[in-house]
Amino acid sequence: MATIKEIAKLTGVSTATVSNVLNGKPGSAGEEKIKEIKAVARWLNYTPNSLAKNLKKRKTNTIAIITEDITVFNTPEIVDGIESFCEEQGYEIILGNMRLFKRYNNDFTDTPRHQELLNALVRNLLAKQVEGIIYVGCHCREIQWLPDDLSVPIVFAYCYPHDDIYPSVLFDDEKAGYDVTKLLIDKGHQSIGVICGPITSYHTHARLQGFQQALFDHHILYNSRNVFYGDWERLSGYRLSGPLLDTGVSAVFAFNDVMASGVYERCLERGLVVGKDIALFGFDNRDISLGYTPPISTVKPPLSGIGRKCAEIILNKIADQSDHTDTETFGRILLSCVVYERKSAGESIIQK
Amino acid sequence: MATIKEIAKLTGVSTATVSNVLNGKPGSAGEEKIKEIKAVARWLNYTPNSLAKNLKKRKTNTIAIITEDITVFNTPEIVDGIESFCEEQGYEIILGNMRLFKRYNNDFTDTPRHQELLNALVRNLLAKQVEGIIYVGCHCREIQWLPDDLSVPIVFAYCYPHDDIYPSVLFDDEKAGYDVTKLLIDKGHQSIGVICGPITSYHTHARLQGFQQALFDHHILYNSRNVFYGDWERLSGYRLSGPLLDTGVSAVFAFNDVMASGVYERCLERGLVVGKDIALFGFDNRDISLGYTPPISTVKPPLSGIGRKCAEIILNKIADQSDHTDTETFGRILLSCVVYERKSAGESIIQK
DNA sequence: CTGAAAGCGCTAACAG
DNA sequence: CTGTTAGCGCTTTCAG
Repeated sequence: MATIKEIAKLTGVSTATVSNVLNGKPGSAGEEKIKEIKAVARWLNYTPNSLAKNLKKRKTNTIAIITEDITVFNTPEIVDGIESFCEEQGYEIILGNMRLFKRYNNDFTDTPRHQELLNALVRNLLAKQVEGIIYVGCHCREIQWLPDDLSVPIVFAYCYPHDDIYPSVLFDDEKAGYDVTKLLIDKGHQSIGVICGPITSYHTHARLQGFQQALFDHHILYNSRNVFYGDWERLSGYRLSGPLLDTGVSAVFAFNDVMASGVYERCLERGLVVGKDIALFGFDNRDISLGYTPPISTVKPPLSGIGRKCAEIILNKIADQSDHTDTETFGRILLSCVVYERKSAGESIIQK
Repeated sequence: MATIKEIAKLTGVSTATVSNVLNGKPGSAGEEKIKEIKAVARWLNYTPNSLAKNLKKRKTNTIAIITEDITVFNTPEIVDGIESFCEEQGYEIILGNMRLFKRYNNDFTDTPRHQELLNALVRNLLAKQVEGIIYVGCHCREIQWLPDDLSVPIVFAYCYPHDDIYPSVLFDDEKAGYDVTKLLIDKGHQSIGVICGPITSYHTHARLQGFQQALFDHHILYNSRNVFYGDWERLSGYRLSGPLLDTGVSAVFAFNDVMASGVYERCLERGLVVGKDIALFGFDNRDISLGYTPPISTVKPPLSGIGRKCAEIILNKIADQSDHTDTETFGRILLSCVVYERKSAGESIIQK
């Protein structure tokens, strides 16, 4: 690896001059010399050493992303959002993937091992002199872990810290629940069944809240008998839709697309035409929602937007640190989802 | 940020001693002193600066992953494989995502802009003193780009370089094509329809090759009228399966799950029971393959394995560089896929 | 306009 | 066992 020193020797100037020229500082050398230095640099295939550069400048222009598991479906999109924003701002990112899913087989109830893993990762990242950290969760939930001590700003994506002591960016589950429900009500549905996720899930709770609000606002009684709790898997959607359809609901809102596919299956089996005899909504905008005719209506979470927002917050905090103008961003920021109404939502049934 | 120097001052020893103690070098100081130094380090919340450390050691123990686009479905799994191997070997990774899909909307025919992007990324990574690079493609194809000049080893995952001048790890499309076909033949199918991807695709070519081989080995004529070329999308599977089913095939092999879902749709429409009246195979093991009853048989590519293998190769090359024992690994390495036979493949039809 | 000198935080000889 | 010394490759005053 060629260094600045060699270039200096070859061109008969000092390392300082080479550095200045290569960094485009105006008036660092005569026009001739500048050309020569650049030529030699290219000739030696000079690559600056950013370790040395950053060490000297005491600034890395880098933030860290910690992902709980990059293989979980929504994570890459969030990472992508962070990257796109950072790129625009001239910041680099370094990614630390905990691989929780792979490692613990989806059991990450903030175990001691998990904590140790995380602490080690944070130490490592801090050692690399990152200026901020974005923690990307697999699904929205409270993160128990609190860093041993954190010398840089942190923000949480798709999850939130205990007591909201650090800022977090989530999508607005409640609003999405409300919007879907309102849409169905506006189409004339008075009796809407729900297949939630597990009762302990933040998503379940928030979406159901939105559902209930919408009913209330339209003076429709909330019938908890029409609300079932699944486990996000297809089979649970299938199973639970049996009793649910028996109740005579005219629409079903499943809290994810995978369970919605199970509902679809059940409808097929019963000879119910989705989008005609029954309206169906899912959530997440996954591939499978397009796997049927008619396709399943769904809700697209603003994953990329969450990433961008997190990046924005963290970069602001970093900038503030130098300015001493601490913009106290904290608490949860909720971003709106987009409702994808597809054929499965059916026509309005009011005229019927 | 506390430094080694401060600790040295506070404990009245030299920085060298602090460094030695903190790195656990045996016999660096008296027992008392060791305790004291460690205590002070903790007290100051000392975090080593890896920039300085790596600069000094002239070794980073880090390799780079360049992904064409982390949001493309198979990429995260490959990255995960690389990470798991590197972790075991005490290597760190740094990820550079080109975001080709997002940026160019899936048109990445190795344009000049793409090349410039890549060159910039490589320069950046090299500046960070990575010791090797793994390039992860979105889909198997020849990568035209050749690095301006590369001072570290490189290996390609899920794609291969022009003229195979660098090693690459792919999965064995041909074998997978063969295996699926043989499985269907063994069940008694003599007339098997195929819905390929685009004619220009490496995957299409290789899988079809396997298909043809299997027919040949079982003395079955290859009827190119039963082979249609889709575009990987669901609609093409649906459209093409019309004429394909008209030919009276008893089995359909679609080259991905998404097109297979289109075929499924068509079967439903025609009242053909998948897994009974017709056998169906997809490829990729995507969510959607489980979205039907019976579920679609498919092929799972060894994504994580590809990642691990790439990591192994690159780490070997890095080790070799210091030993001067260049294990000339090059050419393509093919890893086997796993065939997931599900109900859609049907029973054997021989007895019928 | 140019360069000498100092030093970012750390490690690796080598002496004592 | 401990400390001194000499940098890793780069940037940045500051004096010429």
